[in-house]
Amino acid sequence: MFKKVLIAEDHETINYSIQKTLEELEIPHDSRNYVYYCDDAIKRLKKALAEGKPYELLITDLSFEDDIPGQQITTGQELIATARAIQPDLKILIFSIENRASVAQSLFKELKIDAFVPKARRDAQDLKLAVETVYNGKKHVSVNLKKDLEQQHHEFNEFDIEVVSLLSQGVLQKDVPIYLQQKNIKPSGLSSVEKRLSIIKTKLNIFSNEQLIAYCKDKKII
Amino acid sequence: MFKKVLIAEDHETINYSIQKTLEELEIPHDSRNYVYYCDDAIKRLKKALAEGKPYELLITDLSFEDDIPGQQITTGQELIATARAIQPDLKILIFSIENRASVAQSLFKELKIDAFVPKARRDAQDLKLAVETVYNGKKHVSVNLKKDLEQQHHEFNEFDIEVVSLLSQGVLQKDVPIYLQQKNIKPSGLSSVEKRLSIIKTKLNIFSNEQLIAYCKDKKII
DNA sequence: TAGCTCTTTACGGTTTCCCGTAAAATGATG
DNA sequence: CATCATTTTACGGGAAACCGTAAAGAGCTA
Repeated sequence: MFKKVLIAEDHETINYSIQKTLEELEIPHDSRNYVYYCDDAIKRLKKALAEGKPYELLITDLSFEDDIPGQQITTGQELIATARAIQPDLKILIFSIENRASVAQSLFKELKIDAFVPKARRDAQDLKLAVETVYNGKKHVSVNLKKDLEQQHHEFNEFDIEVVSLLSQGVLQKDVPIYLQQKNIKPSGLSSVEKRLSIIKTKLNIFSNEQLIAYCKDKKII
Repeated sequence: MFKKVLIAEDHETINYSIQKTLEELEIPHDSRNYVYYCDDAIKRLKKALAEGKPYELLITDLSFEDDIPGQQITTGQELIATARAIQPDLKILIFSIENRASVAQSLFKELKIDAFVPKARRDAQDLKLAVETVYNGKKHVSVNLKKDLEQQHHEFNEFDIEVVSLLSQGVLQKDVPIYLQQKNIKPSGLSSVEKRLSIIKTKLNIFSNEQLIAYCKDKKII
């Protein structure tokens, strides 16, 4: 079993629970470290690597409260990306309230994570199994993930997100080009914005900008 | 200290954590009961009351997975309302991921809860203190709640929510009256819809329907 | 550079939204 | 029932969104 594990999770109670689960896996207490801030996690990873005793597994949440200003890293996604840059062979397990298969899938693809366990019923067993599976060199995709089987799908690119985001902030569609130019985003014509929105809505079977914003909020695209 | 406590929380790991916290409060193990479904909570409450040994405190989450169909009650809000109907003197503590003061406040007002503890950093201590405070007959409002201090505010009534909800579902503004009539909602004219939306947007300093939908999604109004 | 394709932008007509005004309906009061 | 106040609806003009078409531009190949 793993000899050195780092847990990044800002919720104290959940931290307790992970401890308890790891105890059951007989990972000794002094080989586990718990941090409440992403920045601390990175410090630990660097230090351990420098000392020649790198961590083997990182268990992390996705969202962290930013209750103390001035933190470099404030999300699990950034933490994972940074951790991977420092130590490419590190195994990474996400333990999060997020439970949609589509979201998990994109994390496997984009961040090359090794396991995704949603906080849910029976999540302790789930977590235990996940750690074991990852230890055996395999990926673990939890069975508790909700498969949102929308046949229609659209992959939002940077441009799409920018436009939708501007709309959600109250920028009128006709004024979007102005903001796009300010940000030096390549197609900035109003026609391009209109066409793109039209394509997205058609693909997703969406009838209005309002519904599109609701969709993007639900999917955490914005 | 409390002699009989019921915990309704579908996340196994968090259930563990609450156990640990209650242990520290020296609430004996055999006087605590843990359930994973709202319906089970109600059954327990009724049974205990019938046996003349009613629960004194209910600790519950707000959101529950509906992984098993056919449950009567699926949210913490419903659970609390039902519990209060059965046993008015029951103390109720919400332990939830929700951390906005405005949301907590409305729960105190509408459901007459006794304590609200958000899952956050130091939530174990927070929970402990909350239980003690409630035991002493007082209300506990966690310090960890985020005060969303928007000077502008608008109280969304049933009509507002219906309209915004329809828009978010892709109904064109001009067609909203049709749906309102179908639901026998009182003002159904297009002008009324327009006027109401205009008032809301002015109050909230919002410039477009898109931004309004984003706002409502963020505030969990829809 | 000519020729081709693909992307981006410009333009115009139709629909929808927005907002002010006024008429109609509703309701309370004496 | 008459009067007044409030709510709801109707209407109309200007702004914005929508959508198709076509022109302009960018990139590639020969």
